[in-house]
Amino acid sequence: MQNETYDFRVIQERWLPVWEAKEPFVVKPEPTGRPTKYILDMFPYPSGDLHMGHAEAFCFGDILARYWRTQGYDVLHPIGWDSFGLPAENAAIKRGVDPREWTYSNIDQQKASFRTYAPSFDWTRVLHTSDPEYYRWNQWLFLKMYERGLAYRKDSWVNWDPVDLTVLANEQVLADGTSERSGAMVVKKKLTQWYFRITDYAERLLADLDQLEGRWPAKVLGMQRNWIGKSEGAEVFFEIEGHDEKIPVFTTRPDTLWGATFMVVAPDADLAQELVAGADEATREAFADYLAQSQKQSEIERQNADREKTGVFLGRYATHPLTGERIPVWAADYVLADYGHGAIMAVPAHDQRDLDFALAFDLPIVQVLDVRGEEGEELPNPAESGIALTGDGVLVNSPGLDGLTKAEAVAESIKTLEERGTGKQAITYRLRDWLISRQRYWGTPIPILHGTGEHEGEMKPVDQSTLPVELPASAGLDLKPKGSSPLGAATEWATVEDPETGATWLRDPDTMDTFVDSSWYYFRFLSPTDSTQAFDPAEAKKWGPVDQYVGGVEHAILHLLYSRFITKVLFDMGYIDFEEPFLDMLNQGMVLQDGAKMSKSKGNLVEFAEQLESHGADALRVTLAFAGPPEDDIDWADVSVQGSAKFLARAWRVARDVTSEPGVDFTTGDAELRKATHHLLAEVPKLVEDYKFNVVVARLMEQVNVTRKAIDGSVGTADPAVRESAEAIAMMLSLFAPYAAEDMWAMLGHEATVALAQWPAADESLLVENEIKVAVQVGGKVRDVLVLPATASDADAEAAALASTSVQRAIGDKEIARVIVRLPKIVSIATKG
RNA sequence: GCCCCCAUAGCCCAAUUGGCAGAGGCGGAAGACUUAAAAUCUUUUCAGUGUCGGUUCGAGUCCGACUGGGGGUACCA
Repeated sequence: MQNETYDFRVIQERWLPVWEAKEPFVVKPEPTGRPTKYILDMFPYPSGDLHMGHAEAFCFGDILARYWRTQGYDVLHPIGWDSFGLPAENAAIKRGVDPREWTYSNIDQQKASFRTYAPSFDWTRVLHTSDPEYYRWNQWLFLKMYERGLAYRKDSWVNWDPVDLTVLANEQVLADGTSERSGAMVVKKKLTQWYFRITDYAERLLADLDQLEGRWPAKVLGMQRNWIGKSEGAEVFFEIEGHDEKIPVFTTRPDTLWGATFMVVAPDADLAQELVAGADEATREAFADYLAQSQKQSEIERQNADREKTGVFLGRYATHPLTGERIPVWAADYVLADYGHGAIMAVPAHDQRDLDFALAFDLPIVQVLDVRGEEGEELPNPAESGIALTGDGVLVNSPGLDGLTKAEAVAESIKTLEERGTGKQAITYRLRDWLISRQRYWGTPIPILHGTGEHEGEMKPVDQSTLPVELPASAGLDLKPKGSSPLGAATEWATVEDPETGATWLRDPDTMDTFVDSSWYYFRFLSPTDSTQAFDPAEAKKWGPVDQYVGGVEHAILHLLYSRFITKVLFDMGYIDFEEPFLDMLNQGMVLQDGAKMSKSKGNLVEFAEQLESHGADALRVTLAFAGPPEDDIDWADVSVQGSAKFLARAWRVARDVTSEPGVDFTTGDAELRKATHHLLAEVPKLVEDYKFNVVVARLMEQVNVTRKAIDGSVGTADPAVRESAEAIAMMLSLFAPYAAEDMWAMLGHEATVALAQWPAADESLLVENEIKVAVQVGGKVRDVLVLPATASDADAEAAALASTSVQRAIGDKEIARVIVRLPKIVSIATKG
């Protein structure tokens, strides 16, 4: 075993079989009495081999998992695959193979890479979301949601890819309005789809973010809050001439109610159709044209805020609830059908969009707020300037509100509306319900049956006891997107006969969004082979929630929001006793090349497999950990894997050179080196818990350097302090470089595995300094550094400072105003004049 | 447009949370070893913290304004 030089290949081959035989990271079901930590990395999607992004995220997750083991915790650190989804299906279409084949062969490749990379996973808990044993519980979850009214079907406008002929999720539509896959301009199409009622949970999803403050990245919390988009204001009811029902609109500015001069309805809202129905033919035609035209509009055109306002008059008038005036009702696509009530009251004087519209169509503009400029000067009339007065001010032209400030008027206005029964206080969220159905093959079948014949139009859930509804084989199915799910064509699969009535029912042909799969997988890891339930609530009580989640910020909104939602639903159902799934979260940065994102087309790919092969797992992991703060992007041009390998070799040689025996009494060792070791033992836990992995590596380098110096200097290889340091280095290094650390541990005469070694407590007596170095400042500049006994009092320090000749020189003939003593750091002398 | 983050040496990054700006690495230079090179080892080099102002005995750190860079989001009423 005693090699003379460090060779990562030899070491990897030596230890991998040992670990695989011992399975040190398998969590046993028996209680141990130790505290628990659930450390989770976002599970990978199996598209090809692992890449550098995986290497980074799993490196950080593994540092934390290994760290908590050294601290005496039982650590659950599982791995699985998010293995349903479009890429498998696209590959299947392109190459004519089964999506299963593509998926599971990629998983095997990733498993093999992980094996060498050696994260400390519990490999007995592996799950794949595309296994029937997993998605069976997706279906269970769906049915539970359905029972509670949280899963429902509705007609609505969805994103439609006119090339691939499929519905797209919002996240599959790029910012420029094109499909991320086909590149085609996405259009809107009205379809019946399944939704999860996440909007019911909007307030809780927002409020509970406060609990995560300081534990999740502020950026993610901000993005979540933004996405939920709570707005407070009022609902105002408008009567429409010749229309029975009052029309509610939402506004955040009830203070400007007296300035409302027209109404606007979203052209694609049902309300617009209803209102125009009774109008004359010319109006109906104009509206139909307008609707068709705005439907054709691509997202990019529609989202361009600078574009000219367009719209058509609906031939109707509403009655202003306060003034009683007739105000015209228009349809315009700057109003969104699915926000608020799909209709607004327009206050052109105080809203830029309304003003633009009013100016375009020559509608009245009434100013109701006296808004002043920064200097208190009068601002130009919006009708002339074209600039709406959106700031704060004093109400005018508003009987009952005149003279009030904006905030006062908001409250007063709501009160008035409520008294008159023409409105009320209201809250609206930007968050929409979650569209979960997909017209695709490679996903979880939706466990619903649709009636035929006399049951036409009826739906019934699949009996829980018959789950899973397994996906039929893909052979014989045309997986190409056609606009309807390929499963509908699997006639034999889709047709179900009711054993009692003999009636024919058809399976819902859609599959679930893969975000459903990933919204609860962390629960399945708790009891992954349980065939009686989705997860064991007792295990959830023991391990949950996830203590540490690690993954990319690209999931800051959707995956995390959906997971938080499902967790709250499971809480409401009584399966778990917590409402937030992930207590702490770390988002790793990206791995870049020369400041740019790596991509095949740019040809600047740093391949994980290549790096692993040429430098080994340890050097790669140390490089990623050392490159900088984990949240920051890493530019591969700035790092040196060779440098990391050099450090590992240096550390390894320290252990090799130790000549004392295991178990030697450390207290007789060199005091200087021992101090360094114990300072390190005391400092590193804080650093790891603060995610300062780069600093920990730097400290380890420093410790290796001082130990090397001690060995080569007067201390020598046999000094117990050298062994103590080498053992500490091996133990701490095991978080970053498990192979090298294990080899060091073995050279130091210990049994495998160092991963289960416990963190030695730092000896407090070695941490106290008996001398302190106190800087003396005069007028903010350091003039002397005093060496004082640690027991020195403030008065001693002040006296010593004033006695210093260089301090006296600095003071000169100036008068001393104040002397501030902050031991053990500094004495600060403030002078006058 | 709105919201958030960042700015320290040629480069990547530290700085006990308001107390002497430097821990570590990369790169550069010199030297040792070598026939030579690589590898290895030793020594060494380098900024006053983006700009302006404020608070303070004292500011990289706190506050304000600005500049530059990055990210998120946007007819959301």
